[in-house]
Amino acid sequence: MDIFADFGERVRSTIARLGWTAADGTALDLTRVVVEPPRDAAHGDLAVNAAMVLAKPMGKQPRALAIELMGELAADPDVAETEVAGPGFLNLRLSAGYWARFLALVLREGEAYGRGTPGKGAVNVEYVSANPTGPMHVGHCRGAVVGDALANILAHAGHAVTKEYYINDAGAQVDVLARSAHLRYREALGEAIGEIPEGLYPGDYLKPVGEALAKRFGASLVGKPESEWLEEVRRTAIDGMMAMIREDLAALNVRHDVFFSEKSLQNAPDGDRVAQAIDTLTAAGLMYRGRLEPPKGQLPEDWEDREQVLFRSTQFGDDVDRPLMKSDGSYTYFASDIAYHLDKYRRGFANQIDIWGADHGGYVKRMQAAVKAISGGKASLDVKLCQLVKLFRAGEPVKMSKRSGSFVTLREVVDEVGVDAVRFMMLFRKSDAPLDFDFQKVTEQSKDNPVFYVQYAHARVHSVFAQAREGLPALDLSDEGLGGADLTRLSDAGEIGLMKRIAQWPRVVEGAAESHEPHRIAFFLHDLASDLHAHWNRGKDLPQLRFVNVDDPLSSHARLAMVRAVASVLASGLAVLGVSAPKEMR
RNA sequence: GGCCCCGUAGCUCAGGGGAUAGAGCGACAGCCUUCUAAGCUGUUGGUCGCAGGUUCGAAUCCUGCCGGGGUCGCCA
Repeated sequence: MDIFADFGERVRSTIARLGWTAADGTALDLTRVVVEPPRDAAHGDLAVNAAMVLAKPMGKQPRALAIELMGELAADPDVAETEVAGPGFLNLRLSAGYWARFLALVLREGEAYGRGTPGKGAVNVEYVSANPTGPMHVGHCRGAVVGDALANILAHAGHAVTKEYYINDAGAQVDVLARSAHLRYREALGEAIGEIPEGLYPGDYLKPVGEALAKRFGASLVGKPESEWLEEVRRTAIDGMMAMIREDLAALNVRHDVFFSEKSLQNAPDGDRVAQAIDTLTAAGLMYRGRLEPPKGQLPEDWEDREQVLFRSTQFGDDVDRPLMKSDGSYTYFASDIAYHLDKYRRGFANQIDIWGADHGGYVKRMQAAVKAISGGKASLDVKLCQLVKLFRAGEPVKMSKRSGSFVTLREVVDEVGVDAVRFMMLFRKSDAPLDFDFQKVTEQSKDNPVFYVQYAHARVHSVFAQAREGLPALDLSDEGLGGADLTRLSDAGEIGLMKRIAQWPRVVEGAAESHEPHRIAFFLHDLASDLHAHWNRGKDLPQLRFVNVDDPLSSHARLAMVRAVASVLASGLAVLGVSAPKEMR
């Protein structure tokens, strides 16, 4: 049930009935005709822009068209008031009967209210993809939550979504990991290893890996050349790190459908997938031998000017063509990534989304170029860049240093403030804007803390129902019973306001899904909670507006129905964000 | 220097073709001596960085500047 879509249809069929055509007699393009909530509540419940959009193609005055349209729509029994305003808006106010039917429908749909129709196509969302070289730190947090919530939103909107994690287990970093683990292995055997040398990972989290290696191999890997143990140790270390990362993700309430190994690309059953991807590009005439200009700005120390094989990414909007092979003959990371995205495309994902940290921004164009190139223009990639999170404690910045190993892990944050606070706060800002996160603020029980404010709104509804059961035991508070209340009694501006907010839920979901902007859900929930709290507070001075009035069971019944719908939308929204909807606050 | 993101009220930020640009915090002024659980109501406050352009209409789209951040072959 989407009242804006409903009236959008009514407007379009009215235009057809009126026989409106373009000035030259051809059919009108109605794609820009929309029915929206007006910015100002004084303008009514729905705003129709048809007259303004169609005035030019029809060669008529917008206000005259609006008046003509108004004449028809005023006859609609669901429309209570009409007016033409401003440059040619047609404003509609809906009848009490329409609102009553709407609310009953929302109650009947329950958690399904706001879901898009299924069958919108497959989308692959790749996020986190942290290197398997250590525990997740707080910097990974935002991308993890944004990606997870976005995937949920897309699923809610009707897409078939796959959540994916790309394991970077093929580069030089995992060799460093293996050497670090080998050192811990010797340590586990009783050797004094002293300080961890520069260039290796110093963290204690590798000790269990060392112990596991000691248990499995005894002393058999000691004193052997690296070539004899590297692969085995590397595999064990990566498995250990990924197990740790999965636990971290689980603590954040993040679960991926697919963990895709970079290494598996080169060792695929059907051969080297990276080579195949490059062959695909070569066959398309997109590879050539050439030279690159040295990069502007700081010149790399070991820059060598050489002729190499380049991918013509500029043909797809990139700034310069890109090498896919290093000078030692191995593939660049980009080459693997192309093969990976090609794999995603072959698995049926023409619609791909990657969530990256903002420091990878320079990589976006080439990856999008590659996706276009390997799919013959049939696939597209959207990259959401997440800006930094700055940590504070009671207003004071939290110092972090990677060198000293004093960086804050994801687990520490979740353990201290809880998943709900972490997830909601990470989503309570546009992802491309920096975000301040204050450990103290996000656990405060006050209206200044958005997490609390929204969850409390949900809990408050349950508190209202507890009181209703006590004060008005005769009322049927089941969903059917509430749907059968006399909902036309809802006429106060605050009540209508709440229903109008509820009515926006489907379009908010759709908008967030289409724009790939999960924060819209969080802000909507905050607005809805705010409406509820505000209306509640009005009952303080005006007892006749209270949700539960023992003197007025009929109005109470209707209000309880409305409040149930509010809670239902809050619960749906929070569920999509992966945040719990508590029945009471403690 | 190239590219990307950002610039909206004193502060933190929404709004991203539509009407008189919003919210929270702050500030100011009341209420709150009790009910519906962690306050409430009101007031204040903006040249939407600047200048052009597109449009019936621009905070929103385009171009160019200014300012802040990020990034710039073989790190992933």
